[in-house]
Amino acid sequence: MDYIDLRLEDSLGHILNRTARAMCAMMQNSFNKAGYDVTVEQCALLFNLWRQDRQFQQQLADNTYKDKTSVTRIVDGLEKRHLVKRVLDKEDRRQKRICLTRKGGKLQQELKTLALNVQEQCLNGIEPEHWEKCKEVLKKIYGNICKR
Amino acid sequence: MDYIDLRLEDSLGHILNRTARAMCAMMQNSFNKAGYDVTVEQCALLFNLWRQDRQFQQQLADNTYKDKTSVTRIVDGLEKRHLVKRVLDKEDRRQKRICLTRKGGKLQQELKTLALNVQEQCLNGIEPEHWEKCKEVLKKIYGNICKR
DNA sequence: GTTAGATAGTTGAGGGTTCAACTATTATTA
DNA sequence: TAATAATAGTTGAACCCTCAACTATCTAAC
Repeated sequence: MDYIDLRLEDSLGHILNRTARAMCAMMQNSFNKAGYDVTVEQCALLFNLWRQDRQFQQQLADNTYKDKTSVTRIVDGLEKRHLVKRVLDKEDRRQKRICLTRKGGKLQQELKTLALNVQEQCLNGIEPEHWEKCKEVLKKIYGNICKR
Repeated sequence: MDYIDLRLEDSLGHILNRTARAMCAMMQNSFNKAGYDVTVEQCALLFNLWRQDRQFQQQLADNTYKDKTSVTRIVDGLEKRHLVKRVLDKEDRRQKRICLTRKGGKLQQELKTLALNVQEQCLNGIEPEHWEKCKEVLKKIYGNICKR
């Protein structure tokens, strides 16, 4: 049997990784240049909290498609920067609510603007319907992976 | 100004990340289940070495779109597993060649088969031309990010 | 030739990810 | 009610990523 010559350049895994990493770096760069001391993943959690404050960690994990361990550590980072506070739930003392601080709330407008801006730069010159199609394919791939 | 309601689910960054991570996990799982003690990133380097053995680290970094620091550490892992050996270049003693060991060479067929298999499962039910279009969009995005 | 600048690779720090093991706490059920 | 099982969150280990600082070596230019 001939070895399959999977060209790295064209392989699904490599393209996904490379693009995801590049975009993440660009976003981080945009935050840094604007003087915000927030990582991209911390920002992803913030986005969820801006939509709905005081979520439980597990809820946040589900909403961001992250492992609860990752959420623990990202919340550690957010707390260190005083953007968020953990509050023990009275009803069920296993759970902790993640609550935005004043400082965490104030970032909303700026970071959303920066994030949208980066996304637009990334999609520059791409027909909206092409991006829609691409998105469909990516969601289908995700579905293929997770439903088995 | 209204806050833009960037839906996380539909945002470029989130979709890319989520899909990339899911595929990576599936690949890792496939390796583990088949009994191979190799990480996905180590495998990416091996793919390059199978194509051309004895590359310099910097060359490997360029070919895999990785930082040289990452390559240093991935090679550490490969060396620990005796899949690869660092060899100092006689001509230019700053450079090190990464050389496949017998053991590293032997993985080629199996890992390529497993990797291709995972890719096929991911793309299951997707028209080849749709995946081609998607790939084009992703490459365009990458171009948008890196050429500025 | 000697000094100044580039280049290859390493190291440490700060994040992020996953897994497995652990603590608390709550729910179930025998 | 007492024992068992499930759930929320944390921790440690092993990996990957990036940045900045460092060593060693090579190149160029004065």
